[in-house]
Amino acid sequence: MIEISEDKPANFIQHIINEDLEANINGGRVHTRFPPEPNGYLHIGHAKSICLNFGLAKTYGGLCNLRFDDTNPSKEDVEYVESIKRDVRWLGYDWDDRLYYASDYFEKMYEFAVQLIKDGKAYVCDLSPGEIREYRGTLTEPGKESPYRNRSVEENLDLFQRMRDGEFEDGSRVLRAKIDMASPNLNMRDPVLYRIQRGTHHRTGDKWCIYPMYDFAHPISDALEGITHSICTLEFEDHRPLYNWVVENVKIDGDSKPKQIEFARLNLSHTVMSKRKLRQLVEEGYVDGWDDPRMPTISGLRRRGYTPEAIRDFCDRIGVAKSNSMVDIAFLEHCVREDLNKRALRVMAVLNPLKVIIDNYPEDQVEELDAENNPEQPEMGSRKVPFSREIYIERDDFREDPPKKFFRLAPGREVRLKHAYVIKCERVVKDEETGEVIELHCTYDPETKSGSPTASKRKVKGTLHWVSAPHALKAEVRLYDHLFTKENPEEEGEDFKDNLNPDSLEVLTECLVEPSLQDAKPGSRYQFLRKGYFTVDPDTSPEGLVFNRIVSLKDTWAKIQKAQKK
RNA sequence: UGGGGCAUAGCCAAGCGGUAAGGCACACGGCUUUGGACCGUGCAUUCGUAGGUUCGAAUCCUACUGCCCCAGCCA
Repeated sequence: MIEISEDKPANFIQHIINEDLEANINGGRVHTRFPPEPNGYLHIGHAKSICLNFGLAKTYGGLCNLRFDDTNPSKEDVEYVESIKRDVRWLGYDWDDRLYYASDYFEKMYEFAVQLIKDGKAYVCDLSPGEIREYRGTLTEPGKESPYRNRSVEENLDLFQRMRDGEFEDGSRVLRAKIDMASPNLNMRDPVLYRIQRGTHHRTGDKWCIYPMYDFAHPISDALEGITHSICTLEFEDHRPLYNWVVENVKIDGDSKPKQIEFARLNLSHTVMSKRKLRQLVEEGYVDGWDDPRMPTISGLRRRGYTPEAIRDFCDRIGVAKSNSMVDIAFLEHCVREDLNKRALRVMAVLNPLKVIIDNYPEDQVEELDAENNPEQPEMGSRKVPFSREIYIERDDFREDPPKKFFRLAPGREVRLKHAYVIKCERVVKDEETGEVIELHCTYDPETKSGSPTASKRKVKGTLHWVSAPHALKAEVRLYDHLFTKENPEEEGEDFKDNLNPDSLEVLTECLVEPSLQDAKPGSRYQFLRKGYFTVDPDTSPEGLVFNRIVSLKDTWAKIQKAQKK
């Protein structure tokens, strides 16, 4: 019995494991597995399963295997197995030497099938796919037995061997379990165990032309690996009797009796999670690839700048239960903010620059000002930031006609420049034709220098970030927003693509960042003061820095503005 | 209409017969050289509905309602 911790109550799976341990089932072992099919990229929903399976193994001192469920060569590819391994590792999990493939067990599975035939529990069926469907019956009516159901063991053995030998065409015959055509559970109406399907498998090549179905391969793989708790999602609940039937009827060496437990998969608001839909977004060009920073894929989140720690924390905090639910994406965002707040270096970057000339600041003077790297973590030290007569501030931080509660710069108003001085806006220069504000002329008060004893002689309500004009570095900044405008884009009766957010990506090419970012490395993360958390995109080159916005900072002013509009 | 599940706040989610944890969101206040962070306060007289059992019910019983999944030779 394990109590995880005082402040984190056990979930229902842990309760089950606790009971099993108490009853000494499987000799007190806990052994789980993460069993992806290599037919797509992993997404945040898989992360929930990965954290659950590897996490359970860790808290109970057990093991978790990585196993590729590769029983359908027509859909699977090595590209996916490589990406999956990379993603699991990146999330922080290690399968040691326990990397398995269902295809490793094909020979054994074949033997188990032969044994089932010998026991009179499986038969070769010649019905066409359409006929099998007809014979299966419906939700409310029982099925009919196949005319091939009572073939002799010898005939079945011969036919199954010849299926393997490639004597029959794809789809012409299958091996079926002999269970109960009248079962109210459709999965038990003589389910297909093997089908003939020619196609080159990414691992076994052309060795096989028959492949086991999930329902046959999965329990066998679990039993072979000594899995104790086989955790899957809710839609497999109806398959559990069949899972148990296979475990009971296939005589596998070893004492492991795996138990299937189902939990609710993760749904996240403002995005889609099905492989089919994600693939569609990629293939039809709605996004830039599987690792587009707007995608809920692990590779997308990684490129977006999410940390594995934040994702693990998220998975840990959403809980595990059996009710279908939709987690607000704001919660995921909260988790990264919380993580990055502790560790991200603070720097200044101006996304939409507006020039400010400080008229009373000496023409050629440059000061190297002290700037803390992270007020939360003083041990992260400080850096120097150049200050000069011409600087840039955020265009949004100036309003010629400031609304109520606007604490920033406006004609005649004073604000503090972070790490520097208090300045006052004296004059606004506008383009004569368009009326657009081109530059601001300000004065500064030398006594208000940050850190000096007289720094706070003036009380100002606003503090702005800025960059020194002659020192700033140009950068491209990509602002990402939710991929979909609707909380649930897959709502019934509509095309999910109609709910795509047209503003999910905004590219700013005229941004200016402080010079300390000169050698920023791809993958490193920063807080752009007052703006949000950003990461250096791999598109960064000697020609220019490229940043992705991971998530914005919480913005009280935006909230006030929204309220004022109403 | 068969079978399998699930219903606790706007969103997650504890609770397992002794009188509704926690987080997110939201609101208000404090602090602040980030309108960030942080700190404090508020936020379910009630657990899908209706009955019943009990001194006592979100927890047990009965009936009902709503939602999800299942008729691939996909996983």
